[in-house]
Amino acid sequence: MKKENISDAVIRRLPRYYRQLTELCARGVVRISSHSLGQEMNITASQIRQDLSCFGEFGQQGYGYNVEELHTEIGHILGVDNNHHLIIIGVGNLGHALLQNFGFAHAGFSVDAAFDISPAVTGTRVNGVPILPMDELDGYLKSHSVDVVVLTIPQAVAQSMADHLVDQGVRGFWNFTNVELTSSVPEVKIENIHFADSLLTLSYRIANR
Amino acid sequence: MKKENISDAVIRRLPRYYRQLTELCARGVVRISSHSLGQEMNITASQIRQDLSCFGEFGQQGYGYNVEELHTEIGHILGVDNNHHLIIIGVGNLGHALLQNFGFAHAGFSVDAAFDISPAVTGTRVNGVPILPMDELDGYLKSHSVDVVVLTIPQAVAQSMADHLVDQGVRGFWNFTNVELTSSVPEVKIENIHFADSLLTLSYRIANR
DNA sequence: TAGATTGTTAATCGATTAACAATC
DNA sequence: TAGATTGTTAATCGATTAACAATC
Repeated sequence: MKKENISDAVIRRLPRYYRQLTELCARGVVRISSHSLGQEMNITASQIRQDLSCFGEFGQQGYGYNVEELHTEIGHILGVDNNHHLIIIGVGNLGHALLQNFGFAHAGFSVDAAFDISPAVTGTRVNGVPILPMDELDGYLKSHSVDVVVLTIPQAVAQSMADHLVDQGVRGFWNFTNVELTSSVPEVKIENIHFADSLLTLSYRIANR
Repeated sequence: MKKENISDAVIRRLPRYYRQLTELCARGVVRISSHSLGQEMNITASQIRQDLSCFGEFGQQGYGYNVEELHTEIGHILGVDNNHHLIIIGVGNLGHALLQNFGFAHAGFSVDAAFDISPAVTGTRVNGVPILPMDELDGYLKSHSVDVVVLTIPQAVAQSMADHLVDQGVRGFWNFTNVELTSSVPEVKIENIHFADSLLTLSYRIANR
């Protein structure tokens, strides 16, 4: 175990390993070698062993890896058993879609509340989650621990909202707005879902086939 | 211009350049050097010049780049002026959110139709786009040119739907389901939005701060 | 002209792949 | 034991950064 400098590339492969192992569990596969796992995922056995060796020794010579055990270990590395707390800011179509359909629990997050400016939705619940008015946000943050804020608000207000939230102590953002959020506070972690970038990448590829 | 082997890393930076240049245009900035652009985007001037040189020579020694011109050029490279045609399959919360809010036109896509199994939504329009019943899908594909299909359907049916669509000639997918779609047809391009992977990455980072 | 900045070649750095001794 | 497969070290490959001649 040499847990210092894990590259971004490795970190971004972890969820894929986790996903594949979930599927292998479901299929009832008990053990798997780096070679067969690589075949299923279309990556080299070397890379899998190299990646895993960043976090520990999970296999056994001559045997391979126990699927369930490796699944648990990677889940642990990803922090799915940390019970992180999350709130959603902006209950428009997208915020609503996430509340309704996304399996936050599978990623180890509990969705404690959502906030919106529109009185049409505040006071209601979506999928059991209370929608609160925006002016209760600061009070909420003072009295609750919030690990991640999901930003599903209009672009125009994204950076100022983020700045405000960082001031209030928020250190994790799942950003769905099409802006590059920045923060001078180094512990702040921002993960972006840039729909537009993704579609433009696809556009490039179909245009330059 | 040496347009052969553009790496994935370069392609994925193009939309970010495009986005930044859009903003610079809006700010009224006329010219910019690779150095200043790099400062704004937090990447090196070398990388910018290296990236751009994959596609042509857009700058001028001693001057830098004309913002508007470079914006147009990169848009062209990304194919935003190709008027690609797109349909959405699955008008649940997420499909609905995309129809309602996402600026497909800015990426050069026109959304021609959406499909769903539920009679509760078929026959209606969302944001001007007609929602058609699923059994009209094959007929539609025979009579219309479709460059990209957006998959906002349940995981369980994603791969079989994709297989079917590939059989019908579809070659581009914007996949929102949490599965790794595969196709044996090499021209098929798949771009994934893996919400769960993204959130797990964030989970890792806040857990290992 | 002098200063600035490009496009490109060369150097460096990091990530992926291959090889192999250790060992179950 | 013999075969299989690990974790890790070394080799290769590719991507990023630095340097610089060309030139606006």
